[in-house]
Amino acid sequence: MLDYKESLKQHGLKNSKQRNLLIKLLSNADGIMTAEEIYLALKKQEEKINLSTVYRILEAFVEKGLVVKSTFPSSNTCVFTLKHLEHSHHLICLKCKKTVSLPHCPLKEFEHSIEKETNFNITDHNLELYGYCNNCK
Amino acid sequence: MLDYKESLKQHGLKNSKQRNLLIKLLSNADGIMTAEEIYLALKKQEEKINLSTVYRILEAFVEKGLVVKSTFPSSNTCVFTLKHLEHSHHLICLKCKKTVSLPHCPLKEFEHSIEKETNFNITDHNLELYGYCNNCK
DNA sequence: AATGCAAATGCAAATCGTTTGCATTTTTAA
DNA sequence: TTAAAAATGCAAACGATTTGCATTTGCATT
Repeated sequence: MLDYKESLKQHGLKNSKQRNLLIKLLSNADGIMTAEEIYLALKKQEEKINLSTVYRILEAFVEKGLVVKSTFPSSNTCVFTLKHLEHSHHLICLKCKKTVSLPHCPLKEFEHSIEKETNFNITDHNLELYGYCNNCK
Repeated sequence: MLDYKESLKQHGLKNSKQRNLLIKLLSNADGIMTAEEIYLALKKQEEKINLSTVYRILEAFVEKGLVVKSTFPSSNTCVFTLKHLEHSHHLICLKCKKTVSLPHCPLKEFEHSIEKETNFNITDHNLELYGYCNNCK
């Protein structure tokens, strides 16, 4: 339902076949994917794309705030998700990788009190919840 | 003040010179360190140690729950901290890497309600807060 | 204290994920 | 339509981490 071209333009990103494919894939996938998974998924669709292009596109998307990059625990592979309009976090199944977005961020008020206590200026946080989904548990 | 040998034994880990050095370093460092930082710090102390040994020791410590492994955002290097007795999280300065432990985990009650809503079985979570400390901001 | 076995270590090479340089192609704006 | 700028493909480089194997160490037993 989204116009991917529009979405790219809005984020100050040049339009290209590969970028459209990638953003479309991510929004259909509705979950987290590694660069390689993205690459393979697009290959499977008989699309011409290169792994380094995937990385470069993801990097651009992250920089423009279109995509969030994080890391699966006990792994050194990065995973990527489309960023929701509102700041949110994910609950991720350790077995099948199914993900659910949390309805709200539980840290908002918490951060304020921590800032006061510690005298830090908090700019960011990383939160992912892990477990097993209904089917896998 | 801790007996590192005892601590290793308690965790079912064989005692060795390198393991003692590493656990001692981590507990004095009182913060997060990369494998390489640990390696270099021990080298500096004129200790004989190898980078792959550092990795192997850290892996063993993580497996036994003595150490927590996580990832600095926008980097693909793992960082390690001694695990506190109580479950806790860190506030990390993006500039100087100074860390502060949060007094309690803000997710405890939250997880229960999420489990009910989503039908997931939550087993773990990853939370780190980032910002700038008093000196660096 | 000496012995033997399993586990830990050092070293070098392999591996994995990610990034980069450069030639070619595509996009965009004039 | 064309020129300039940016994006892509490809191969090679890179950095972090892991692995295979020979050697050393820790530890239980004599």
